[in-house]
Amino acid sequence: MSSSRFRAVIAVDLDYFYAQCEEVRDPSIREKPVVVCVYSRRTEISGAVSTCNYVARGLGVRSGIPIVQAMRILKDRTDSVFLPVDMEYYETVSERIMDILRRNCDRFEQASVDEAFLELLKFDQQYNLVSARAQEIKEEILLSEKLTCSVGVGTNKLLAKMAVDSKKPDGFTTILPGEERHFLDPLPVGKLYGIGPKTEEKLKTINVSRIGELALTDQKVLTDLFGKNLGPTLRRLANGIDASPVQERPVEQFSRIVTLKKDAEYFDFQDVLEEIALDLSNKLRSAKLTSRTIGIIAISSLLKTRSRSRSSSVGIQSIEKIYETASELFSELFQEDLTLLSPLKLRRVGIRVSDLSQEQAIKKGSLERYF
DNA sequence: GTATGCTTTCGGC
DNA sequence: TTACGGCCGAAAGCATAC
Repeated sequence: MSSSRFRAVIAVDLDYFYAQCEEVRDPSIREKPVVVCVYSRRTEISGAVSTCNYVARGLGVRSGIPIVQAMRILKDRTDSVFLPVDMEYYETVSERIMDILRRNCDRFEQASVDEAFLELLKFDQQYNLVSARAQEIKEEILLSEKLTCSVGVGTNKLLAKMAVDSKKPDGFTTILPGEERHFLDPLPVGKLYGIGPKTEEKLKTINVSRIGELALTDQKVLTDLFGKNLGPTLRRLANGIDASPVQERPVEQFSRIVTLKKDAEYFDFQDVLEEIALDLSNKLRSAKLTSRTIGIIAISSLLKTRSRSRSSSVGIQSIEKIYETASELFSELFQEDLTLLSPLKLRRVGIRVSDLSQEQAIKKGSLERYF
């Protein structure tokens, strides 16, 4: 029942990562509400909460809420600690932990700054040994970095992820081979990785709200509703079937977005745009990548988000091309929206470069062959 | 109708 | 009572080709 014919995948999720990093840096704040913020520098306190520790969460603070709102919630906790994000520091800690994880498995995939998947290939005894290894990893991170994490063990990435999400912080959850359905069945379909609100709504029309119901739904019904690609995929996921490999994946996009000092119209933020373009160009250059799709992100005074993008057949890396494209896209956006309501003013502007590929080494010889 | 690829929006942290 | 970041990948929406 628990032999090595099953895959062994471990999902690791570092608990309330940024805030916990701050607790490690200054242990005296451990018992206090700790709120890590992105300050926009418009006013002293404008900005949003990036993340917070569980003391703050217990009082109602959440990721993404305005800093002012968090301050209101915590107004009676005079010991509250508000700190600006320090990505450089978190990334340093993250890299050391990722090194530990990489050493402890046969296949490795970093999913984000605070999440990773590990796969073990050479466990030839009991499945329990996988959990034992996961437990050791948890302990090594605690010992060397003084950080807690949550761990999920399963026979594939989907199950490991569902397991780790089921208990946080400092969680440890194993879904044994054969126990997949037992674990998944009672959960709402929306919890399944890959099912968003729209898909959930669609499933409601055929009276499916739990994963267990989806797992038993007739193939044809799902294919009729979702097409012959997505239909069968959903049924497989509900049955805990996922063959996706644990492997490093290349970065898909870079983006940079900034909050303007004052809401502005098109002509007023070209200098900011140039700066962002320079940043992204440098990022591409140092990663030896080019981008075939340049996009813009615009957030209006009323906090409505708009985006536009343009693809080209050739890879782009230069600041000039990035800036030029972005500027044109903003110009088009303003012309479109001006017909609706004017004047359109923006609070935040950004550029995104995606559809990345390895930059081509331009060699004389390879070019000459064409002439 | 379905697959595919591109664009836009959403949602988590 | 309002308040409001920056970044990523996933999901949804849409156009086109067969």
